[in-house]
Amino acid sequence: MPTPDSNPNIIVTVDVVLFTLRDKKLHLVLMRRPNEPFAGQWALPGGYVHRLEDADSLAAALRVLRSKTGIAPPYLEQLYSFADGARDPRGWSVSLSYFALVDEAVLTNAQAAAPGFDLVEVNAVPRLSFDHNRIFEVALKRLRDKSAYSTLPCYLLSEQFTFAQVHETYEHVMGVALDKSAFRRKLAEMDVLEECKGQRVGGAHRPAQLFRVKADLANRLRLLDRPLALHSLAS
Amino acid sequence: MPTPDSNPNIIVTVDVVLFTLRDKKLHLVLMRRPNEPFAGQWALPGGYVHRLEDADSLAAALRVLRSKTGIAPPYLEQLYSFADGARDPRGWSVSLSYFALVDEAVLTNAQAAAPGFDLVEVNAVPRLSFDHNRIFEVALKRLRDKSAYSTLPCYLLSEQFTFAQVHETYEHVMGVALDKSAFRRKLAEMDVLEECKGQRVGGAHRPAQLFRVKADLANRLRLLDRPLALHSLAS
DNA sequence: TTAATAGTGTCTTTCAGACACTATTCA
DNA sequence: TGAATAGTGTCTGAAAGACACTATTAA
Repeated sequence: MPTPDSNPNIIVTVDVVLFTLRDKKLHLVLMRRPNEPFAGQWALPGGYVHRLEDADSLAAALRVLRSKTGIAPPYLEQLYSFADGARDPRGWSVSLSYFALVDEAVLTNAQAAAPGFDLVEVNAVPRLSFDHNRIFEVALKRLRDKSAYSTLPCYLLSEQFTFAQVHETYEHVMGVALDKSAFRRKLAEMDVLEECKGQRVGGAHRPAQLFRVKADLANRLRLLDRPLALHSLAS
Repeated sequence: MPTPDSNPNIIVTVDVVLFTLRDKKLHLVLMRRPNEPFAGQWALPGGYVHRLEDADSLAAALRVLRSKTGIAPPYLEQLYSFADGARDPRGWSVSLSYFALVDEAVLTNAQAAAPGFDLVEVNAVPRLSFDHNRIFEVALKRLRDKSAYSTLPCYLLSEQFTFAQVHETYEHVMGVALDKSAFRRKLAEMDVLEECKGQRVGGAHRPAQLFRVKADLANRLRLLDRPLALHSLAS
């Protein structure tokens, strides 16, 4: 039941943790805040929900990402909502947080077209505005956990890729070494990839088969019954 | 960056899907809405976030549950946030949704002390206000999925219980038959239960050992590396 | 001694993990 | 033919699934 205290003036924002893989390291997009509070400090791309423009929070996240980075990520999932009276100095606030994945090439192009954001390695994240460090930590954990039982890391790959690249991507995202043979079996059984008949070299060795995500997959996310190996040590 | 459209007047509520197990069936708490919109219709227990009273959204969920049902559930987890311009006729709104579990005895006592809510079997949920049917569906899926790889269903048990009760609870929550022997092995390996030296009868048969959740577990939620069996058919 | 439920033992199948082996290219 | 990476075959051990078997009680 409404009370005088009820509700007006709660701040509602969306914030997005956008990951990519660059130089075999997981990175995320950060930018300097243009306005107070925390003007000039690092933050996740984010902004107010616009009641008139945004049909829902997913649309708000897409709009914010488009306006701040020019990117429309192939994967965007609601992460968690951080909502309390202390995270924003302006008052009680809600951050509807999302996490997203993109191919590095897309990100590099976007950055050339519209600078204004940076890529930071996940092990070198600076102090961020608000509670964005916490949001980032939750996103990283979710990405790693979910990668163990899904095809999530495929969203970090470009159109065509070799088996070795998929393998590497999983290893770098999860931070563990995965047996090549066992991983191949799993990947085959997931049945998300198809061969491209083109080959590829890489130097003085047997050329690798190129793959792509199956065209008939509306969505390349597949969940596994059992997680991938977690026993091996970090590579 | 703030715009004229920015933010004021977005409605922020918490809604809780509170589950329990009664008569071997999963139930949830519903109540009739006292006010417009949807006055008199079924809805999840929920209410506005109160900026001055609620430190954060978890506190808001606890307050709402306490005030509407008198219950302080042993398990309460953020489920998802439903946020769009269409779910509430009053305007753009956010539902910070939670799901919770309680022992049926607690619920029955609470209901005796403060009527005003009902228990409804999950297969007989009526049409609910707002998008509460969808919230309920997401909560049910989360409960079932998570039960397969955690000790979540233990929160539905009373202080002491037999192995058969734990087994039954898992089966009813997940909606599948679980092999007794395999389940016992898993449960032992999870290492969350300890024997109570009291026995218990049930009629003309060998009495069952009573168990309780280990006292030294701050929290009875344990996650498994691998999910429980999902092959058997519904019981 | 039988009915009923509690609880154990064990065989089979599946699959991850390890790792050796073959294949194909360029220099 | 050797170096390098691609890709396959197969053995082993751990754990799930199935299910039969023993245990203990009251009537």
